[in-house]
Amino acid sequence: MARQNEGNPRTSDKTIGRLSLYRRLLNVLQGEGHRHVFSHQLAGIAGCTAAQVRRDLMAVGYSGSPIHGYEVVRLIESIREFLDAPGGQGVALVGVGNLGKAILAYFTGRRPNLRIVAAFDNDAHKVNRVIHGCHCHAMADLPQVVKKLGIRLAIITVPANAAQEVAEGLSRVGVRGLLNFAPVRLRVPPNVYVEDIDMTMSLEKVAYFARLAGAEKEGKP
Amino acid sequence: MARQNEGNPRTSDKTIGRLSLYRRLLNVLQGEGHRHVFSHQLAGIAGCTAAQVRRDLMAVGYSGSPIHGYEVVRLIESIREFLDAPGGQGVALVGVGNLGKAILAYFTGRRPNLRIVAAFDNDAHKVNRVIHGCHCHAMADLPQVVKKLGIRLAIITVPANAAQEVAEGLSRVGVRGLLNFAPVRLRVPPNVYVEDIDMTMSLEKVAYFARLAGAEKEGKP
DNA sequence: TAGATTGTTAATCGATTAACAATC
DNA sequence: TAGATTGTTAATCGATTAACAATC
Repeated sequence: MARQNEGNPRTSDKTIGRLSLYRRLLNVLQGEGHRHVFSHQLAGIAGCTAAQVRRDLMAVGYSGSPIHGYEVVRLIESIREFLDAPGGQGVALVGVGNLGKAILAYFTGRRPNLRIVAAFDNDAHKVNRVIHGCHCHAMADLPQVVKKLGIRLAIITVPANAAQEVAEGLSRVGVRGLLNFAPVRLRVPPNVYVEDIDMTMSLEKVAYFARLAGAEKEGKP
Repeated sequence: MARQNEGNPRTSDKTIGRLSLYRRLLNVLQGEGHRHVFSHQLAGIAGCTAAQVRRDLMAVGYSGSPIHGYEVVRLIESIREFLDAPGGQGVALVGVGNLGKAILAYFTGRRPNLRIVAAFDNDAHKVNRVIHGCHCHAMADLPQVVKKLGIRLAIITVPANAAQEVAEGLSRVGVRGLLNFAPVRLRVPPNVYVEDIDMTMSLEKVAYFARLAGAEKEGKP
């Protein structure tokens, strides 16, 4: 599915995801005026175990104290240093349909470090217009724009039958990470990381397990 | 994170997800006129191993043949019987913002068995209007509508600060499965299954691993 | 000091992969 | 029959959990 982290200290896919979650939770805590936080507090709001939080945080290289736990400000800063690229990374969005537009709106102003700096679509009605603060280019201009802006990340929100071609085009011009919403498995070079968000699969999982839970409740095996 | 399948035959979360994927791929194969398929063919397009496909398919209780592999039509039917609720399940969507509207459009006509039958929002401009073919109700009417339509599944696309309250309201009126797009961990009763789609976390993961891949390529440890 | 929490190692758990006899 | 593929069991792998000495 997704390419494994081949770096030496073996920081797993799941740990990276949780670090992103912890940071968001820490920002909320900071807003509420908390100076320090213990692993079990973070675990409580993140929905995992305290041991897991401690192990995850070891990866970022900032140690807590047995008395105060972790200093919120410094922990946020450490996670930032660990996760973020210095100077930020621009993101391209390909496919400005309903979903693409919603995602443009969603990410606008959310993480300044990961800003969608260019959108692409084939539809002449969208090309050269600004949508949720983002300029929409023609697909034909993708190579030039991506190269010019030094874009290395992209979000794919095109229909399923166009996704593979888009992924190949992006890989060719230097994009190294794809967030794919199209319901197909993308075949990309080994140096490109793909993360899939498959809404249909997720909803079907919910339907299955909700039904299972219902059946259990009514006393079935 | 998500509630474990506590049923006896131990059909894992991941297997259920892959079955959903296999079904979609099989539908494409069927459209292309394929009558039979081997585990390694399915594995090739699904991006996993043949052994994994065979093990997953054991769960649905339909056996293939060493000569022809699996019969596409019957396999689709077997997966359908295993995954789907007989008669279909209605889904509620709560929060008709940009993302909610995009999801309404996305699921319209996609899986007839999982149809969004009601949407809810607080905004008076949306209430009592039909959006992407779905009637939008006032939040205050949620309990009555959910009970009347017998809805057991819901998609949450409200802002983060409203999500917990919405989840509790849904749990109270009989909803047993939630697909949550709000970037918070929901606290729900143990008989409610929650699946999270966290777009910010996913994008941050892509950014991290893309950067890692780039660093490796340039010869760093 | 006593005590709760930390970093870190060992034990457990579950899922993936490999292997192989059974089968058509 | 010979051969590729199947269902199924055993081995491997990785992540989670439990345990515990070190620490402030």
